[in-house]
Amino acid sequence: MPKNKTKPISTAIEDYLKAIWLVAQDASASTNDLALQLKISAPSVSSMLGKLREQNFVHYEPYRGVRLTEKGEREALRLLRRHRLIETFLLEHLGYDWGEVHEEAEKLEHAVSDTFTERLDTFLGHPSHDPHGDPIPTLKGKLPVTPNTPFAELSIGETLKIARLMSQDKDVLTYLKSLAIEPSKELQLVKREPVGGLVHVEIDGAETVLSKELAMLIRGEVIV
Amino acid sequence: MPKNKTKPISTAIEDYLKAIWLVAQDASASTNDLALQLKISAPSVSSMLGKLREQNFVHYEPYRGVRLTEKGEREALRLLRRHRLIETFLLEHLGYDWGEVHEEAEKLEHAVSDTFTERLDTFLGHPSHDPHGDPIPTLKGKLPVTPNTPFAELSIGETLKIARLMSQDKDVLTYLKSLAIEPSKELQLVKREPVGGLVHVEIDGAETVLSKELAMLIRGEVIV
DNA sequence: ACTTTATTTTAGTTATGCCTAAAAATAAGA
DNA sequence: TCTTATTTTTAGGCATAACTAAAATAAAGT
Repeated sequence: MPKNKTKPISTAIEDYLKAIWLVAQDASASTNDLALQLKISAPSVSSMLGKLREQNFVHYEPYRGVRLTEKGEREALRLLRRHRLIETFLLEHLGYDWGEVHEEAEKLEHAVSDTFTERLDTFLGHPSHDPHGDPIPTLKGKLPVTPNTPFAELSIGETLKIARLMSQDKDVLTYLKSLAIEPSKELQLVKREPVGGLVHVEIDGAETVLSKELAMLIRGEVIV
Repeated sequence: MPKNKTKPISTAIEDYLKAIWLVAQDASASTNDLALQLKISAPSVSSMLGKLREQNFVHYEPYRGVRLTEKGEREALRLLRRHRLIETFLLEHLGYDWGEVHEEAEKLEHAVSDTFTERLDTFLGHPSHDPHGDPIPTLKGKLPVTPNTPFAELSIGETLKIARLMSQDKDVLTYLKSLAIEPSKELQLVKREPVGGLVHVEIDGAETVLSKELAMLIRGEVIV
């Protein structure tokens, strides 16, 4: 009779898996990147990576970086699903604003069961994307494909149908909202300044200016 | 400059405070009672009680039992408020049944912020009691007074307006529900068997029999 | 190639919060 | 009261997951 001990997944492990996914999707992440992302010291990360490998959540050779195994990615996406459904609930039904949502979801995602998650999914009407426009992984761990062209890459005169805003910073999000820049809106590139990369844009008939950095965060689909 | 270290309240501490409150409200609880309630060994409880005393959550002299301080009770009631609001949400909006609710709420109550709790309270319409009929502590830590006479103590012919069912056991709750015994219903004591304490009751015009133990769990107000 | 710098790992601590086994205090029964 | 039984505490461990300091490895610069 083999041991076959399936250890429970701690919230620490969940956070590591999510961090690896965020930092390196399917590529490979460095110890330092993870330490930064998790706000934890590099030695702590290093030692945890050993444990994650032992439990087959990651491929990891010392000094050579980490990447998620299939098992690890499954868990990361399961957590991401919980996170984004919870965010959707907080924003749409409890009156949270951008600034408050993240921290709360970060705690709750570790506490809810699969049952809760699926009931919440039903309650919310099975959304495919959260209010940021980020895709919500399905129960089977598939990510709905999402138009992802950065606004910054358009040519003069082109228009982007906004799908998502790739930031979780409160100030960024509320600033964009104050300009009416939100998922499903259409944004046209009017002019690009020759130095500094500022872009002039038109939305809802009004014109404003965006920095290059901001323009990189706005993603969506180029339309005719 | 004094240290003045206000340590964060761990989920373990929250569970102990809740357990002490449940076991001994304002009276004093024994180490063993708590070990039973928390499903933790007595030595573990003993050592934790020392820590709780150091942080002024409890009054505790070795061998002489524990009771909550004002500070401890405030925390216990804050947790209880979260618990009961969460249960209400799960039962009324996510389609949970009696059996599933407890476990989920037990985890979530440690994860939600005060902000979440108050937004949820608003979402739910500021309920004073949860669907069990248990009173929900207010933000200020007051417990709404609740009619609390056990059905078992009525005299023949008297009727109880049910306010709460003092059990968190799935089977008990669903059994009572199958007999239409729920908060706000009226239950009349028809007859008491001379041996064994079985009671014959009438509810919604139908008659059934309840054990003495069950009759103790049904609480409410005697009406004319 | 070699030296400096940066990254990563090892070694050794710490704090929580649980456990079992054994000792001490209290409570109960003859 | 004195002995037995129960309850509670002390003693000593273990697992998780963080930390700092120092050593090892890898990367970059000249």
